Amino acid sequence: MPGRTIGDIAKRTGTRAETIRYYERIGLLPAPARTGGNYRAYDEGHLGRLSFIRRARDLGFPLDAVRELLSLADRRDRSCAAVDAIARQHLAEVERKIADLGVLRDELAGIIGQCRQGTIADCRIIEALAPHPPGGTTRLNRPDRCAER
Amino acid sequence: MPGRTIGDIAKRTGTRAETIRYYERIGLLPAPARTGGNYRAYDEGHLGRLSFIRRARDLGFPLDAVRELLSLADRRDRSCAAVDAIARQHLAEVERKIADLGVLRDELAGIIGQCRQGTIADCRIIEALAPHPPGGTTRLNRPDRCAER
DNA sequence: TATGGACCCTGTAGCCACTACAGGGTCAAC
DNA sequence: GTTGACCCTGTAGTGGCTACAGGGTCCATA
Repeated sequence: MPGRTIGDIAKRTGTRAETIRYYERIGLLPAPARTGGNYRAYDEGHLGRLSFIRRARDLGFPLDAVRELLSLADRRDRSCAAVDAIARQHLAEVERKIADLGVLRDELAGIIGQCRQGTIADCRIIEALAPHPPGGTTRLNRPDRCAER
Repeated sequence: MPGRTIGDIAKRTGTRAETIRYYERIGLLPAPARTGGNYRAYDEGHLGRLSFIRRARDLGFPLDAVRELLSLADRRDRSCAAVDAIARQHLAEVERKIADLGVLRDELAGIIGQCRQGTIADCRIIEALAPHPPGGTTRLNRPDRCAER
């Protein structure tokens, strides 16, 4: 047989077959040859490229960045400054997210720590979310019928 | 005029009008009365509920959790154990994300630190992504035409 | 030779939480 | 009466897949 099946490279790279077809559809992975029965037949080049995509994704690079990294990887004589820039930008993004989530965690932990396990009426968590009622009892307006589908 | 416009409560809560209409569509915010010109006319209850949603979202609660929190907030005599559970679950999720991103950050930083700003051919970042070529030159298979729209 | 089951194919729709139009209507000020 | 800011509905798009539905292919076994 003249190549690997999609299930084979899926197993080898830890990627689902649907995802591989998706990568082909969006032009990230080149369309492979087909067998007589219309099965995709991948070669080593595909396997390498898919591994690359997979590792980049595991490192959290968005697909656009992966696309750029792939096209940069092909120009072996060029400077890798562009590669460095993409990676640094992603690192900065990851660090920003960590910082944001840290703030969130502290806020949440602070709110939860105040909960005395009483009734909802004096629950600190609800209180932290509800707009502090000036008159004492601001009713939250709830939907009478759910508009879902 | 018999109520606030959508633009008004949008401004007051820092939510976009489209988002408010979206919340109405999915049954999170009750449909308000309408004016003669078919404009939505919100009351204080709506404003309170939207503020609640907004704060919960700012704390990162997914909409399903917000929905539950809202329905719990209405039963003032019940125990707030369920509220506490939702909040703790969310906190755990946030902490998990922080941990995951921390691992990612360290990996990225390690890779980037090795970049010597030379050519792509010996770029450590590309090397970290590419499958270590056994024969020396494994070409990454790139798509000849991009299948995009 | 029949058949079962594991795999493969295409195409479409769904997930989350919005966001961005297109194509129109309303309202108040000038 | 006309401008411009707002409002309406409905649909489609975002990222990165994932999950079908409804079929076809391939190979081993009975």
